[in-house]
Amino acid sequence: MHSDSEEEGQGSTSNANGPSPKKKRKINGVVVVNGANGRALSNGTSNDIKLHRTQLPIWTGKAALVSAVKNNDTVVVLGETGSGKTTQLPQFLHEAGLTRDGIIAVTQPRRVAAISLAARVALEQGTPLGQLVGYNVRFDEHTTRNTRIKFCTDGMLVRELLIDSDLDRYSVVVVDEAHERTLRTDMLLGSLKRIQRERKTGEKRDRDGKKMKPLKVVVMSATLDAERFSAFFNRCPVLYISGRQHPVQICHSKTPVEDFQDAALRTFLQLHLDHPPGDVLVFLPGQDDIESLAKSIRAYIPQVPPSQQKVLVLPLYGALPPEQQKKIFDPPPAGTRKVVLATNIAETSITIPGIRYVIDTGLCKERSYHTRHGGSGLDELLVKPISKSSAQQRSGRAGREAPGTCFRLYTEQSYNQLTNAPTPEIQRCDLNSAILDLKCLGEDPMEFAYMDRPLDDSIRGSLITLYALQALDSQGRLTRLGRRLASFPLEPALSLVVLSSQSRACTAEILDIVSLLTCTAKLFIDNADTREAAADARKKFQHRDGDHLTLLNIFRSFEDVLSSNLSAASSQANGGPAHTGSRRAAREWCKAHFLNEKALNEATTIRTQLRGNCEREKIDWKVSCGDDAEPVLRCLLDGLFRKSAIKAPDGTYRQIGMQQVLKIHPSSSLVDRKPPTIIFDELLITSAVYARGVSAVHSSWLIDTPLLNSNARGNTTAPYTNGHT
DNA sequence: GAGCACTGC
Repeated sequence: MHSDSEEEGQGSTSNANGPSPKKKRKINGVVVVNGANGRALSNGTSNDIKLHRTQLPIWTGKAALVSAVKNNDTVVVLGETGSGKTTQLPQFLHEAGLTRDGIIAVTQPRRVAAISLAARVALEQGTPLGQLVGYNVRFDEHTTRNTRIKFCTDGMLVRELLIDSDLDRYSVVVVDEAHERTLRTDMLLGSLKRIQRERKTGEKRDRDGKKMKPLKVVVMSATLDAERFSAFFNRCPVLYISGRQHPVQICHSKTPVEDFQDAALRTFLQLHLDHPPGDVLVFLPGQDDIESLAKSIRAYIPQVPPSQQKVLVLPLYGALPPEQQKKIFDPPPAGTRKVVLATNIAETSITIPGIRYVIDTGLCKERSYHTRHGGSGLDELLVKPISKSSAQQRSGRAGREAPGTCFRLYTEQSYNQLTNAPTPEIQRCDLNSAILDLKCLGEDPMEFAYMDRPLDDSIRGSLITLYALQALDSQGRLTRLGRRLASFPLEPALSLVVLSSQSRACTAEILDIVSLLTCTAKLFIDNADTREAAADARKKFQHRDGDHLTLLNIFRSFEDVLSSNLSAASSQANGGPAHTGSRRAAREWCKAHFLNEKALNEATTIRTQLRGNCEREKIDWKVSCGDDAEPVLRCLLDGLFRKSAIKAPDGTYRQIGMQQVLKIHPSSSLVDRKPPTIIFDELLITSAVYARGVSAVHSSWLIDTPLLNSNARGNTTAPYTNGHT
């Protein structure tokens, strides 16, 4: 997959969106660098590389950038797409001597970006990857003692904070793509502010009792919110770097659009018939919309003149199997126009070559989190208007290779009414992990320096949940258990499931299940055509106690296929490496059962990591309960008791501790059986309130959970809810 | 009776 590094620019569109370049020049009046469209990235000799570097728009601003960083604690760099900010700034700072007493960390929201940027910068420095320039992402680290420029995911630096709360080893932290405002970015920004203060005032000393070197922070953003970052960091200077983006002509619709599907179809057909060659990217909110628009385009194409019937329609969304995702990178056959129908995935994560036209519905699906009194909340997936910065991001996708056009299926007036930036993730998600991390950092979650503060109810809900999990005591202080929970790369409830598997002697089973539960790739490959066949093929894995044990069956079967074919393959006389036969067999097996091999491989990697965590916590991960389901279900309940429900006479369920009415999601194996008592992984509001990832538990087990067996635990009015530690 | 996108010692 193509990874993005400098992608998040708003682009120098020719429309009137955003501040004009002239206005930008005035931002705190620091530095302006003008870029021109130039050569493509070179990968060749060191001379080529040098030439490439010096032709980047950022190059002429080198001295100004370096002196701004030297003379200020914090600098905000507003850099457009293609300015070279992410690759060049760390090198400038290194070459200017800022790595003499510490490492430069450059954080990214995505791992692929961190890895590919490190590779690029290592190449430019002429050093092997992992030496002077390295990276650190989950499951993969390439650094040595000599590493001076380290690319990492923002999540990884947060984990490092938990070990070294002053980031002692670092002289500079560059927070890249800060405008994306991931949960981890916001955790970092608040923590960096604290560290800067502590290091500067000398209220914290290093190991030798000496005053620590100040920490430089560079916040890099691509959009309109630079001023807000500046305000957050005591009105620090903002530097602007122009990009290397082709102009994009913006066309707004003249009247409000009633049916975006219909409008997208009409716009595409008109564009296709009237406009010169060039591929088209259509942004739609979700998979359903994509599939239905694909259908209508294919249905309409036979009605256009025969000479213009060559159209290749390609869907693109996260749940799409990888081999189908890859199709978008192939150039279309000669004379064929490619039209990619994509979700938000094409806004940041994947760059599609050849795009000259963008059609933007102005909509996206956004996950939001509703905290319920008592703590455990619900997720909601809603179609919402995008923000101005998303709109600019989307239109910029048309101008990456040549001048382009963007058709917005909303009026200019609607555009003007959009919010500047999307709601930061910290205001849209469950905060249990984040609040536990803050507690480990010694922060008071009610007083933390949030750039955008979550709702107090959301913070309190997490405090209540952490208290029920016994991660906090009745005074809201971090317990020893709490610190252990935070040491796992899991949400606290699942960490507790793992810890409790020790006393219930089923750690092997629990690690299998938790690994599959938390892997990011989708396990089940489904689409409308294969749905029935898929359900049929997977029936044999179904466990009567529900989805968690079904996952265990799948993981075990997958491993049986791998190991049984391993011996067959290694006995072959002339075969390749012994594992290729079993890999091939596993691939076939996955295909036959409509399972995603990538998810199972990812789960295997996660399980290896969790086994390491267990070893550090002195938990024997080999202990197994065999085929006995009871200990496994009881462990799950130990952590998920806040997500349990009891069946009402009408067949719906009531969540325990809250009055929430819910149904079992149709994808669950228990949707028809409807056991009296269930636990579940998540609550999602779509067309109804659905519990997903459901297992049956025995009603009598509930008595042993903190929810019911104590007045204090799980009580929504626990004493710490005023937020003081 | 149904699935936006990322990510972690």
